[in-house]
Amino acid sequence: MSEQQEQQPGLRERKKQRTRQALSDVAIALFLEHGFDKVSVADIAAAAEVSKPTLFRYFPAKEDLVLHRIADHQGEAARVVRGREPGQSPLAALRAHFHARLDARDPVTGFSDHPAVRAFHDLVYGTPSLLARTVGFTARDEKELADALRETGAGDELTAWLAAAQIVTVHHHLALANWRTLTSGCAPSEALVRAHADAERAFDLLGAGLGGHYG
Amino acid sequence: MSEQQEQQPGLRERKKQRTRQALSDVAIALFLEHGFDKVSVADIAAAAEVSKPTLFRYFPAKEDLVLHRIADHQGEAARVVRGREPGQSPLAALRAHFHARLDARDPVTGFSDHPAVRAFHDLVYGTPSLLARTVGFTARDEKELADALRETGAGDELTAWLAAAQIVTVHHHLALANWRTLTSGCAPSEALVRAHADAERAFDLLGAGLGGHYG
DNA sequence: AGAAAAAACGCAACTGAGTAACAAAAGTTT
DNA sequence: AAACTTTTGTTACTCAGTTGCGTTTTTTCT
Repeated sequence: MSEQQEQQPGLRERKKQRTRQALSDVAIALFLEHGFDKVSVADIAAAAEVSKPTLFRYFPAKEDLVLHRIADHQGEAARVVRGREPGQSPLAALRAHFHARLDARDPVTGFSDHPAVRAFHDLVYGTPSLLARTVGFTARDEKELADALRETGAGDELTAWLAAAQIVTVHHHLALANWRTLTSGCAPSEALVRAHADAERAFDLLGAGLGGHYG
Repeated sequence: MSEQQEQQPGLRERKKQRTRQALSDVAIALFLEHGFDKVSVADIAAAAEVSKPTLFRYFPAKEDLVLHRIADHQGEAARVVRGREPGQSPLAALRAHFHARLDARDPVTGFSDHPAVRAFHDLVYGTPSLLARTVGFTARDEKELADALRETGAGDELTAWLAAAQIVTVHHHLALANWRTLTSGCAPSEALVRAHADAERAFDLLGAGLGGHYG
């Protein structure tokens, strides 16, 4: 007689999602206000009204309260390569995708007009322990991209692996460059055209190699 | 009337060096025997016969007891580029240098016949917290190499920065590949020729770009 | 609906990394 | 040898992360 027939996620699951979200939101708000190192996990747990062990059941480390948002983008590069148009090269697909994300102001590009997102970037890039924790994520990203590239059959094992590493590195540095441009006080409109230009040159370099400049 | 006139380092400095060395040696020995996470800093301090605060006066973090050896190689890539023969390109210098280090069985190449060095690599590459701590080192390495490349005048700011990132990344993955080859049970003599071949292909790729395979 | 099983939670106590304060013991200088 | 500076040990602390256990809540089974 109850009307809860067509809802896949049960009550328990919904509560968990809400607790997780609340935990992350409360944590990031506190981090942005006082700094990552000045806020203890006990503070966060208290503010979110859960116990400390519960907090760690949701997030394995303090850093993950911030980084799970980035973690959600895991394997994006691999998906882009796998889902590219027939006849399009992997590199062309990645290039087009990055430009598109840039125009959409996607936080993963390091670019944003929104002060809140900028503050979030300041937090991540400005906190060494957060930066260090990203390694694990990029490593998995790299591995997935390497798998995707290997599936194209265009290169051997080592080549795919190295290519994946180079692509991920360039992505990361492009985002970093955009963040630096913005935090140095550059106007967003001007920063955006520069970001596109930088991306063009970066992908050109990736495709043509370092030989033209340093070889 | 004493004969200690031509020794720059005083007694105090010598003791400090010895303490530092003893601390690192004892720590690595314990880590190799029981694993990084199973040994506490208190154990290390006790074994080296110093107090815990003293240990942290020598090494800012537990990880640095292991990684200071790697840290000593800081800026090697930048030095190679700056010290290259006249007329030699940066990439050619780095390629030659890597092959040379490989033949010298330098630990930084990830290659070694010595079981002790191999065990050391197993420790570093097999412990996430150690791997995470290398980020800071590679970041500085990257920055120095970028400076060195910029000095060649062959590329703009962004290009130098991206090139440095790519080179450091490739170095790291080459070392990783060598380690994997060896730990998978490959005979050192065979692994060495493969290491040289891999390095050749990696630097070729670096010079010619990904365009040939994925562009 | 009601009982039993499973999952999630809170509490309290614990380990281990890293730090602060202060006093004791060096080494260095005159 | 006395005065000064640097390094060290002791004690006690903060904070991240874990463990054991009893309790509550949700789901599932009948």
